[in-house]
Amino acid sequence: MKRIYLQKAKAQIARPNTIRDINKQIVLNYVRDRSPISRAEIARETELQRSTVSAIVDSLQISGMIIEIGMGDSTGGRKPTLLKLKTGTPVALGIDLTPRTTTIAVADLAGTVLEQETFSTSPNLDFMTERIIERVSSLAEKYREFDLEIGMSVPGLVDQALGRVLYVPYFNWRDWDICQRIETETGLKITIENDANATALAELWFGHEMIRKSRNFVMILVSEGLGTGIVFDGQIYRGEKGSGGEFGHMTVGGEAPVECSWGRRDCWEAHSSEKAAIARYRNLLHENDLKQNDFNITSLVELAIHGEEHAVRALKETSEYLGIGISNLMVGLSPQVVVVSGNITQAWHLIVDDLHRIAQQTVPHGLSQTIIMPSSLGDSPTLIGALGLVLARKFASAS
Amino acid sequence: MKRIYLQKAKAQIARPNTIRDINKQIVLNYVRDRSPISRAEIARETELQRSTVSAIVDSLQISGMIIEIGMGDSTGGRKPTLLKLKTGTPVALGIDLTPRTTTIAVADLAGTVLEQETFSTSPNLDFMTERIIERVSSLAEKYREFDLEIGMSVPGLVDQALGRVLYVPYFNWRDWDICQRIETETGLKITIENDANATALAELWFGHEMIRKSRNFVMILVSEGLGTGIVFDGQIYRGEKGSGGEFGHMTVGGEAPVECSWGRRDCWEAHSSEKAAIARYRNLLHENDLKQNDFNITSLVELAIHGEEHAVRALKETSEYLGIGISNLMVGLSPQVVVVSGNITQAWHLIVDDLHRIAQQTVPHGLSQTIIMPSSLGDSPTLIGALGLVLARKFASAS
DNA sequence: ATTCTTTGTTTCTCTTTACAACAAAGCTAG
DNA sequence: CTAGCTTTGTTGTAAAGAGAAACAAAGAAT
Repeated sequence: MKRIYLQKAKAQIARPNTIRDINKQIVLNYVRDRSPISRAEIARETELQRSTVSAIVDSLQISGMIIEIGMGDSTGGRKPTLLKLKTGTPVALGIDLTPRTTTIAVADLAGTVLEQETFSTSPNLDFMTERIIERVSSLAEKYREFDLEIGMSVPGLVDQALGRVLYVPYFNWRDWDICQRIETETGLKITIENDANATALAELWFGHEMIRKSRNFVMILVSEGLGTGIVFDGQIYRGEKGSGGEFGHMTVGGEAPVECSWGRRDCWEAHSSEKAAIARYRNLLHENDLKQNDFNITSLVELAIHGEEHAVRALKETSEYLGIGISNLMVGLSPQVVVVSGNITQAWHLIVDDLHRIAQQTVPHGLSQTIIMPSSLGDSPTLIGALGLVLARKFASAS
Repeated sequence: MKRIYLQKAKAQIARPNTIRDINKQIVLNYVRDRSPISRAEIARETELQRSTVSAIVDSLQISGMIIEIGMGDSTGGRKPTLLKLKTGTPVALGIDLTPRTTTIAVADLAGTVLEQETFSTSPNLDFMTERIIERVSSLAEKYREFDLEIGMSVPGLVDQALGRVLYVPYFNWRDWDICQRIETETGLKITIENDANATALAELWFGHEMIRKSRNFVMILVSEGLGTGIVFDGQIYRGEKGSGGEFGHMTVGGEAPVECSWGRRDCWEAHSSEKAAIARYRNLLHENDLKQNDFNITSLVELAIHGEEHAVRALKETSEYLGIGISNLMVGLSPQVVVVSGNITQAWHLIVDDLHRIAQQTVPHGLSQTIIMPSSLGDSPTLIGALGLVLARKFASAS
């Protein structure tokens, strides 16, 4: 029951080939999700005719998206020909910019990284721009024959439609036209996205089965700040001007140990970010810590895992506030899953009970059975998110 | 870039007639939104062929959804034949249950009410069930020749898919199978929805132009409790089990003057509902009020409009908390519009400044330019919502 | 060895849009 | 007032693509 917007009707009307586009996309996604799979099985499950599936499979093979990988076992008749995604061919170039490091990687259709390089992120915007362009151009040249597309994840506010970075709080960068620069330099198509949204997208397409199968979930990315990515009906929610999903700055009351990136002390981010956890740890040590600068969240989590009392307490206190925000999102959106991402999830066993306890307190008598789980994407979810921007578009539009 | 869910692929695949269904729906919505309009103009705007538009218009005329209303002015050639929705024919029956009154109405395709009856709502569930069924059956019988569909709005938790009322806090009704009862009794198709969601739907289809044209907005229904309805991408967001959009119960801290319907004092509803406003007014009077029971929100708003000091203060204080919740939703979802509905909006001029001030404080430097506006649906938005449930489905699927 | 199953392909029909030609109706201008 | 141009709406044909059925290929079962 979705409203039709007349302004964009031209893009929405169905032409004779629309029908093929839709079915092509469905077949491609079957191959992606259920491979190895035969034409006949796709036909059975989709209720398309075998002849139709065959025609679509032919065209997907020609465009190099899927391949045959031999015969399957007979179930009383002719053996099925099994299909899978064509892997090993570079199709996506991902740029993952985080406050500490920047990673550039090339991946195939399955999201497998074929080549990757990392360098530390510099606060100098011009230097970073040059460096990124230089490395991307080099890789683009190397893989010239495969027409790559680029995806980029940035920890800040992004206008996805215009392809502009509006604001990166950590470095105080504003109005960065990196997309246009890369596009004119390499001629490759580029998609940019906020880090929390990119991570959410990565979970949607490449994450745990429970997440991939949920139409509605919330991603909570705990890092320097606290970002939220909302997936609604299998789609990233962006709101106006791409600033949708900044629940990190909702008011939860109280007095946080640090200011948030917008300078407030009563919002969720101020209470629950890595910065807040570290500040709590410092306060517990009564300021007799020396190594002020090189103490980071990884060290804190490390200490907590090894049982250091103060570190455990700092993390647990932080997770209580994390729980309050999560419970707000649970009552407000009642998603199927809440996914928590970031370094703090390495100490998941220390914080999971607190999260559930707070959620139970505020959400009534098991009405909603939202699952809270840590990210399943390993240690570089934002990189997978950057690559996912390209891959998701390929699977969602089937060229 | 929307994910495809294979579980439901059967429903999603494009058949030869899918193409016609899609275009039919677009043409119908043009007639609804831009009437009077000619076939040629629809063809120009949609980029469909004139012949295609003609064929679709013919079928829509045959199914009785649109009619020709004569000739328009020539612009240098043959005069266009103008089309509009066929009005005056009953197509939707709406049931609007509120804590005080229950209204049953019959409306045409344009949402114009053709007949309406109201009776006071009783806390006796069996009595209400009988009464509603009796009245609906009577109307269904009267309009037997037009096959009506039914929409129902209920102030509580609803499982839309199963067609069950899970919980109505005001009367403490649980597991009410009203839909099934009506369906077996009348044989008519029925759609049920939570009141805030129904109101949001009504605004989306029949509200102010600014709301109709916004893909993302939030409806805040201030009544006994405080409900939120969220429209994402032109679609009502329901979350799991229909309990999506209960942001009324998010934690905002502090100590509210009353308990919310879930028994908490630190959530948004406890601070900002009509109940909270009335409690504030009572507190300001230092308990020297006599008419304990028949004092309701209408009286309070009335007093405030006429300048009664305490009433104004109670409303303004309530609206400050309303503002905090609104600002949370603004930073979290950055919707195009926030629509406030309920009796309190009759004193809009008294509260609008406070709402904007709070929103300005928490949302940074004009990044998001969300508009806050009162409902534009007159004094029975939930009734229009109930009717809208039927009409929206007709326009969204074009039978 | 014969029959039944399953897979994948081929052929024909049906739906629906696109395109082009045409008729209808009206304006304009010499 | 008639010829030419515009705009609207209709009609007829071609092309795209799914559905259905028949068929060939390949294997299992009896």
